[in-house]
Amino acid sequence: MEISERKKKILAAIVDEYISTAEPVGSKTIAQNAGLGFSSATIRNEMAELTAMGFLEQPHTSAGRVPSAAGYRLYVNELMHKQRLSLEETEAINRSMSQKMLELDKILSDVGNLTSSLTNYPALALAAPSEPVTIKRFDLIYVDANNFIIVAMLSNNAVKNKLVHLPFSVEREMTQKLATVFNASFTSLTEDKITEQLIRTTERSVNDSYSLVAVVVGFVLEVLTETKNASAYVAGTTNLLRQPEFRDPDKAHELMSYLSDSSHVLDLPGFGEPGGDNEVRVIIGPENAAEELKDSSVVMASYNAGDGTRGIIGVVGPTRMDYSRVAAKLSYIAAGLSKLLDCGPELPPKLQNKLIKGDDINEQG
Amino acid sequence: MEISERKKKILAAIVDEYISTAEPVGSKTIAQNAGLGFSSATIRNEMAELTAMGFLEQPHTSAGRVPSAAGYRLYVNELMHKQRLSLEETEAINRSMSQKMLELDKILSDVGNLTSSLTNYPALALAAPSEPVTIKRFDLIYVDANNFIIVAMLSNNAVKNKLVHLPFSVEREMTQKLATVFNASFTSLTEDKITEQLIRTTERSVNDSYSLVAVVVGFVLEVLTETKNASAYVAGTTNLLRQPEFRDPDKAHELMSYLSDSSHVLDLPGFGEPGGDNEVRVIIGPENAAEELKDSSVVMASYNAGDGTRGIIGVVGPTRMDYSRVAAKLSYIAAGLSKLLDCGPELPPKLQNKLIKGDDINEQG
DNA sequence: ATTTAGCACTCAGGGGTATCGAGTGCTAGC
DNA sequence: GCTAGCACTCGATACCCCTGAGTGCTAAAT
Repeated sequence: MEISERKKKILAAIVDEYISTAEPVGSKTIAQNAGLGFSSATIRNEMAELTAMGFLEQPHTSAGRVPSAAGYRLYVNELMHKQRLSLEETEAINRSMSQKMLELDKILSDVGNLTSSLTNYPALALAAPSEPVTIKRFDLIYVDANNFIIVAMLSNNAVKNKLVHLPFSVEREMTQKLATVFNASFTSLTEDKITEQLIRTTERSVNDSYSLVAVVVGFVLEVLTETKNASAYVAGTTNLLRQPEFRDPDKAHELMSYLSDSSHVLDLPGFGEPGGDNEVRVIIGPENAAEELKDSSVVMASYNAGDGTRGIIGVVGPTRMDYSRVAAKLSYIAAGLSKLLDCGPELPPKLQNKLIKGDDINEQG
Repeated sequence: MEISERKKKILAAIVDEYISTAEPVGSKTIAQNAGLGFSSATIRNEMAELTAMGFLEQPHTSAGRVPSAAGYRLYVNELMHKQRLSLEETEAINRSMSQKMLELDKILSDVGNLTSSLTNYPALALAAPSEPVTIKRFDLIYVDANNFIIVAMLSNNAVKNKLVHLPFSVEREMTQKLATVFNASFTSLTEDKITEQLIRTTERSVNDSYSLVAVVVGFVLEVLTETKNASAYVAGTTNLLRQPEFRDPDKAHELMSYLSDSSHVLDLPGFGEPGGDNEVRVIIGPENAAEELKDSSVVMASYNAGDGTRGIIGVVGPTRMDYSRVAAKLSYIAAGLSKLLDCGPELPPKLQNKLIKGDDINEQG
């Protein structure tokens, strides 16, 4: 059966109402509040049909209706009216994003916190390199005879470091030599390019009697594998406890501990798919692959850093989520993030603010 | 009134029972299970007196007894039988601690996670320098004409870095010169020693037309102030939801969001006090200064890194906490951490394991 | 052909009441 | 000084009834 315009209006009204009250919605409420000009009986008939079509569900016979996953889907795809952010909101976001930090990890964790506090839902912030990460620049910092620090800057602007302790002493010259050699031979290499032979050659070239090369190579491999599979941050999981659907501590605990292992977040479907910038994707309840998310929805927006890294920011919440509000915010934040990461390093901080304010990014697709 | 030996035994039995069941304890249960050889009536009389003395409380007339804060206090101070860790437990801890990482931040966050997963309570890991932190060693890493990384190793073995972007280009020589100058003039300085005059002198000495010195000094100040007030990690807050006393989502939310701001953790009383190593301190319910912790207990153990940094690891839980189990684990972990941090850099990783296994650290004071 | 008014029906939630039983305090006897 | 016994208390549980929001259906009205 084709869904009539009137049914759509009614469905939209029901979803809106349910999103704000968390209580099953009755025909009378819609007749009175939605201003559609029909009596409750008419609404009732339509609701009965919407239920038969699978867009609504009835918790029990004498209760109001609740949107089904299909109902939310239709709502998200067609019915929901795109929301604009208020000036205060965009300014708050701009303010938080006009930070001067450029390191990927710090940006991600900050944006995660920002997103979570703006939406009052747990937030995700992911970054995945579209092509394998390499090391852009090395340095070994001599601390004292027994200690040095390895620092690596990666192609995606992440900076990693490791303090190394040696049970024997080395000289400053040795660390400098190592740094030079590694900068010459190990930059711009993907993990699989680091062969046994390369390591041997390097060892010979620095006359490495203490297997220092092995230590540094170990660090390189660790960094490259760790970042190959993208990095993920989760923030604000406690927000879940504010949602009526998570008043059951067992449910809350299940989802919260699932989220607190940020590696789970990388399993999200569609993560890694191309998808246009600033496009907002919504995964509703049972559409989620993970069992733990079957009763939750995930809203995600992609951002794109100029260097090929692309990523996702998103929020997790009950299926009864304020999709339009969340989508608007995510879209705006993702757009800001794209600009920040994309032209960031080419712009002095003062200009960034202006760019982010571009008006077009208030809408989302 | 002086508390008799028998009363102490009964109180201990009640606390033990209540810790494991979370239900008010009745006289019959104690008479049957505790094996004291008295009838329930006798226990009952003693319980009535213990209640009058303030060590027990009665939720309502016809319920069993629950330990009061004073009851727990007595239990913790005198009655609780020190627990030994099983071989499996000590080995599990040793395994997790025999990591090769030496950076303070990473160690702290790892130990926080370890503690939380071993105790099933939220865990805290703090480090506070007993004397102001200084920078031990600088480096500026030239990335390209517009970007360089500042790396600083601190006196407490933390490593901090920052990626700096410049709206103009600098030459490699300049970054090297800066690094040399900063290593010469800014190492081992506490924050208050960084005077306007020192900055001016430095600027003149490198012929700084781009205020690069200001950028680096900014970083230095940021790092020194940030670490001056110690660093804190909180892990495993979701564990709270498993405790029956936090089945009320509002309570859980209150405490969890309090804990998730790790700066709160620094307000803990006694943090910063000297206190012997491996000494386990317990703060029970209302003894806590923070309103949010009035119904919770905190168990803390201090560790001591040789370099003057001292810190605390601890757990937060309901006053009905398994104090002896938690104290034993914390004590063991803190002792391990002391050794790891204290002699860590002077020992090759292989030896660390042995040291940590020292038998005496199974006990705590 | 739609829409609406009316009506009988359903059922979760709330309030009241009876019952149960764990636990108590007290007393009398060992 | 300990314990057996007993009357008493009172939260928790179960049950029941009632209320009211909401439904589906039918018949009248537009």
